[in-house]
Amino acid sequence: MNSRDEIINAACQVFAKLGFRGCTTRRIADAAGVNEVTIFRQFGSKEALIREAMKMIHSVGLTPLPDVPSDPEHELTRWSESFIQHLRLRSSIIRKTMSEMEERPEMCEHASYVPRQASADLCHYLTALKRQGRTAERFEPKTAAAMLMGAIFADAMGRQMMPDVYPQPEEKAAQMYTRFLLKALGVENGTRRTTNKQTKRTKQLSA
Amino acid sequence: MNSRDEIINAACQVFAKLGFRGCTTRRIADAAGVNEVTIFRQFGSKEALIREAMKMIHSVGLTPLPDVPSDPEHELTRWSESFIQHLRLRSSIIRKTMSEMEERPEMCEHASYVPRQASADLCHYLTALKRQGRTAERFEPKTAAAMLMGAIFADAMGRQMMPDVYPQPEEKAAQMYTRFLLKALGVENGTRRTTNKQTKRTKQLSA
DNA sequence: GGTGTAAGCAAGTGACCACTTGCATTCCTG
DNA sequence: CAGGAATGCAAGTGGTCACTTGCTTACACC
Repeated sequence: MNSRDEIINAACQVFAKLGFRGCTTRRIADAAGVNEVTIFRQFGSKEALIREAMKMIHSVGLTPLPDVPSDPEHELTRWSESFIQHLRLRSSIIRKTMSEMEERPEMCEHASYVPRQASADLCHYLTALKRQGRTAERFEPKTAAAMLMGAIFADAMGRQMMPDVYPQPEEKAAQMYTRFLLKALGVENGTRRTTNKQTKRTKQLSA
Repeated sequence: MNSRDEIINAACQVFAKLGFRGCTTRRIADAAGVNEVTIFRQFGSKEALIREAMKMIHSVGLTPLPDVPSDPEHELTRWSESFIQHLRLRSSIIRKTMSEMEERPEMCEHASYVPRQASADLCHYLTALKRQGRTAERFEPKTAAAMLMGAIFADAMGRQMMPDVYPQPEEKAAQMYTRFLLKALGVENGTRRTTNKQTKRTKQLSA
């Protein structure tokens, strides 16, 4: 690992703890085990370093959702779990980035890429589910997606601060939110059954 | 309005824009139209001033939820709307406060009071709804509350950054989230049904 | 063995930070 | 009108900030 990567790595850690204003070049240099001048020789300025560090840390792929839903509960639960884990691992950085939204909007550009993509994927999946006729209730995919993602986001951001507000245990939370969503859509448990009856049945249940 | 209040007011504004580290005593003094020394004479230190400002801005009452649910859709929608409005009006400050969680946990103490209370109120209401036998689905109140509050929180914090992810129009969002919740609980639209059983039970509850 | 490149070290620059001091001004009250 | 409290103003203090400069060291490659 060369000094450049060490510095970027350290910058991410210090930024996550202290935010832009708190992450001084001295602190980054100390964390990286590097002389402060090296930072300026490598990146030119603190701004440029942080920009690079943010680009790095937010460039991740999500667990994909199948194009054609087959087992919604299983597929959505897995997706929710990977999404909540992504957010939890980065919760400090995300909080810092969001708080600097007004001052440094270009940083948010990077940070918002993953949730934007996640929302689009989820909407697409829910729309497909609807088209398959496997949802008993009428619903707007965007609202449904905002509910699930909102619950996951709030959990990832806030559980540390107020653990008593969120469902226990932490590890089951994503699954519980997912089940709740499916209940609202009127989707049955289990894998896909391709009968007409099913639609009828779930409608009766909710009536 | 005396200078003390002017300073606290200005501190809130500057903090909302720049966070703790960015809200310098010089900037606060300028915003308040006051000499910088006055701040130190009145509050002793920047820390003390910000503490006081945060105490002030987070001390608010929520729209109450009735002890005995009568018209869930109406009551919950009104509550959600007041909650989302509360968060939206303070979104900048909340983002800054959350980002300073690790460094200044005592600040979060104040900030978490309202959402804690909101969660408790909502859980209480949903439990009452369940006891009235007006929910067709089985559900855990805490999970349901976390879903609704999470959606509202994420909307209030994130819509500015990624408006395309949240349902439109903005003013109807709280209502849409609420309806979605009620669908998941299997609660009927409209006002309370007055079969014998239910009337008795609720009367007992409220007594 | 000479050369170029990346890194360290020490020192310094001007700007800003929280906070202090001393003194002048204003205004209210007894 | 006298006295005290609240405020303004100018200046200063020690600290930290991002960033620069000049010089030295270490290692890699021809």
